[in-house]
Amino acid sequence: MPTDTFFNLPEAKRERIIDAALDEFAHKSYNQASLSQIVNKAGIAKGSMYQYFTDKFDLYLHLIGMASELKLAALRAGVADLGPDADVFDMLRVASQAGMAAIRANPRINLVGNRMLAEGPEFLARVVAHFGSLGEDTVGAWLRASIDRGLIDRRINPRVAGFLINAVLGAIGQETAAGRLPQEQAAVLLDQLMDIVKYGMKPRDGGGEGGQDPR
Amino acid sequence: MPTDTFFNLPEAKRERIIDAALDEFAHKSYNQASLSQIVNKAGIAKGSMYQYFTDKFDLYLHLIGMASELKLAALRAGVADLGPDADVFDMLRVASQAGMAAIRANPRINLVGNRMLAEGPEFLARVVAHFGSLGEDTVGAWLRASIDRGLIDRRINPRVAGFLINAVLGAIGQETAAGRLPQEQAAVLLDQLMDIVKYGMKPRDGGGEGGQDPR
Amino acid sequence: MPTDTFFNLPEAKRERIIDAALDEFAHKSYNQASLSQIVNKAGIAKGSMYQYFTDKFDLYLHLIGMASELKLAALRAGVADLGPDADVFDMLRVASQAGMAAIRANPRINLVGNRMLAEGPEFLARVVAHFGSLGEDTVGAWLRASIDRGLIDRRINPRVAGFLINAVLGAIGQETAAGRLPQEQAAVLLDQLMDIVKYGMKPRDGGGEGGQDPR
Amino acid sequence: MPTDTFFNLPEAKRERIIDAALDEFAHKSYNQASLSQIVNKAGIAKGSMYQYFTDKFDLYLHLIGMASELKLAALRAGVADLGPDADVFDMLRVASQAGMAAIRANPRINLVGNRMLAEGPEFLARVVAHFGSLGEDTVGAWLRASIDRGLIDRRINPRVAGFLINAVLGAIGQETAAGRLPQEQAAVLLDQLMDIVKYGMKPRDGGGEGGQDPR
DNA sequence: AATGAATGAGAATTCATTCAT
DNA sequence: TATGAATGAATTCTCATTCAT
Repeated sequence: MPTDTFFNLPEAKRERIIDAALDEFAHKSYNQASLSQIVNKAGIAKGSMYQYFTDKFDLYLHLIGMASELKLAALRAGVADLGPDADVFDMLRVASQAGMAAIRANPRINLVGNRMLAEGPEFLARVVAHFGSLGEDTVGAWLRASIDRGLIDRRINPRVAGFLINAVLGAIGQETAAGRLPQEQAAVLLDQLMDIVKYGMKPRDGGGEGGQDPR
Repeated sequence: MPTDTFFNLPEAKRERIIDAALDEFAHKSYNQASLSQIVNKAGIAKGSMYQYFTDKFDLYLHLIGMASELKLAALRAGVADLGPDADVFDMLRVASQAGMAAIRANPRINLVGNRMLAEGPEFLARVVAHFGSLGEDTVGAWLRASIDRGLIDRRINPRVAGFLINAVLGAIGQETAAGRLPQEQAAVLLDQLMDIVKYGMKPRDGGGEGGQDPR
Repeated sequence: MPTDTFFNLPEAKRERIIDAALDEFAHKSYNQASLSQIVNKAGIAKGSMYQYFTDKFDLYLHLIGMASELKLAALRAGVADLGPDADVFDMLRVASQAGMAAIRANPRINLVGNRMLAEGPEFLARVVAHFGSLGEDTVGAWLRASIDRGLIDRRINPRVAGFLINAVLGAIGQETAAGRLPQEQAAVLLDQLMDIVKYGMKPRDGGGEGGQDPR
Repeated sequence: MPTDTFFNLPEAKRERIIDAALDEFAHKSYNQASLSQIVNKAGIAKGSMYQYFTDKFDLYLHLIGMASELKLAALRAGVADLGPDADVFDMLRVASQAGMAAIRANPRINLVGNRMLAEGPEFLARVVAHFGSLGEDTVGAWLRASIDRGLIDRRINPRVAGFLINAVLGAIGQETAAGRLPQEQAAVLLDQLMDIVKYGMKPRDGGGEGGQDPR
């Protein structure tokens, strides 16, 4: 958590610091990223960083927090626009579009977030310990609602469906972050993937008692 | 490529070394992993490591090579058992089961492989440069065959379908490797996921000329 | 090039560092010289060295630069005192005396410079790449002037003469630096050597068209 | 000193070892030269080297000994052919030509010897400690003889003259070894240099009481 | 006598963090 | 509050030498 000192900084300086940090963490892994580079880019003294953040990890958490706020805000904004009978896929489409718009608006902040997913379990555990389980099960809630309304086959386990959707979103995020998948293609790809997924989940003949929970 | 010296080592020692290396690379990223830790764990002298491998990367490549051999062997063995009219999903089920058996036999070797995918494009490029494009597009070939035989809707782009399947397999692999998903549950989960995917891809009414390629 | 940090250091400390480095590079070849030894001698932390110089080579270049500045300054000062009709030998005498005074003032700095000449062509090339061709052909220019004025036999190739003079100066420098030739004796020796060389080069009967160039 | 074991080796093997060692020490400084490289080139086991030589330095001394024997043999052979009234310059010319022939016959062995001169005083001291002062004052003896016979001005101090000649020979050796001066040009250059030196030393009018000794 | 695996001290370099000013 | 110099443990890698077989 940044110190008060940090928040009392003139905004221009604060932004310079965040900017430099984003630049570094967007291009390197957490361990590879260098505080020295950041303070150089930001044009502040090395020691000052430690007046604003308790350590490297604290700074990193702040960026991750910003990233998650940005995404959640975009998601909420997108979903708020939907009518009352939208299903989970409408929501996902809207949310994804909002998310991609957010990425376009601030690509580096997103890069940092995606890079985080690649840092290995111990590291992720450390991050999660500071945030609580980040995502909450928003998608899961949507799914359950759609199942209840008969838009998705009853036999499909919401957890399984959630896993599938997260797998797809995660894979797209990783490819995009790695630069192997440009934004525009990502949107097209996502639509096609979701079409398959949606079709695969729609109620089938003889719909029954719900899938067994694998957990 | 390990030296002859390494292969001439008594098997117990060789295993101790591989074991220690797997342990390290399974828990840390390539850069974070420490040769010093590995030799300590293995109980050998620092210099000895350099009699066996030319450098840290060489050791790493050896582990990656082991992982890919293991997986490919399992995959080939599984697929060899199938009849001639099996579709891509039969193949995937069989291959996944074989792959999971391999993982069960040596979970950490799999972790290392998965972790590699998260190392960032420059690093992956370095690895690929030493192996040639590893995976080949086995799944893609299977998919195209199944589309040709009318088992999958013509409008579905094989690349998109391949992406979906890889996303699912990758996500399961990551969860399993991270210890968040026990093997037995993984198998059940995979079956349910594949059921959705399969249903989502099956020929639909009015099947047309194939989806547009997003790449 | 040393960092600002280095130049901002209290002079005593800066001198301690230079002193330790000179001591090391004066007694060992570049590759054999050890940064660890230097920081121990200087009583600073290993990491500090890297706040002052980017690497071992950077430190070395700084010492070499000091040596060349010292020598050039002495040379210019000496030559400036000469009258307009001084010949190359007057110049050499004066320059040598000045150079020796400089050596006397800081013998080790000279040792490092001389040792450099023995480091092998690849290494020298690296050094030259950072300095540009250091010496320029001052002596050669003087020689040509003296030949034009008829003070030296026309048949003598200036390159050959320059080689001879450099050989003599170099040998004296090496012996002095190695401690086998005390300063006072070096001055006497140089005078006697130059007397022979001068006599050997003076115009001879039947002076002709200049010696053939061996290069 | 090589062990008996070494001298009992089949000649072919012994030569392979010497050859590999020359190759290495001719291309790298003593410290840079790698025993591993040598044993690889020679095709023998690392441990075997220590059956033949007590350590790296012992091997090195053996090569240096070979070099000095070669040069001395060439020098003696050349001088033996001279008539009784040859002066020091005749001797030098003949000796140099013999020396250069020796170099041409075995360039690497000469390179090793020359490289030694660049190893720094402590190292040279170590070598000298094992050989006694190598060169003896052959040149000095010749010079004194020539002075006695009135071929060289009495006022010239033999030590000074010796220094001059050694400086010239040393400089040529270094340039040749460094590859900056091809053999053929070296011979021409030497002749021209010696011409100057010889002329500079020849008896002058009013020859007097002998130069003062600077040592 | 020959082998070649094992050793470990030592090399250069990096960097998050501390602390005196 | 801001600075930036100082730190030192950690990193990868090298290599002459030893020693069990």
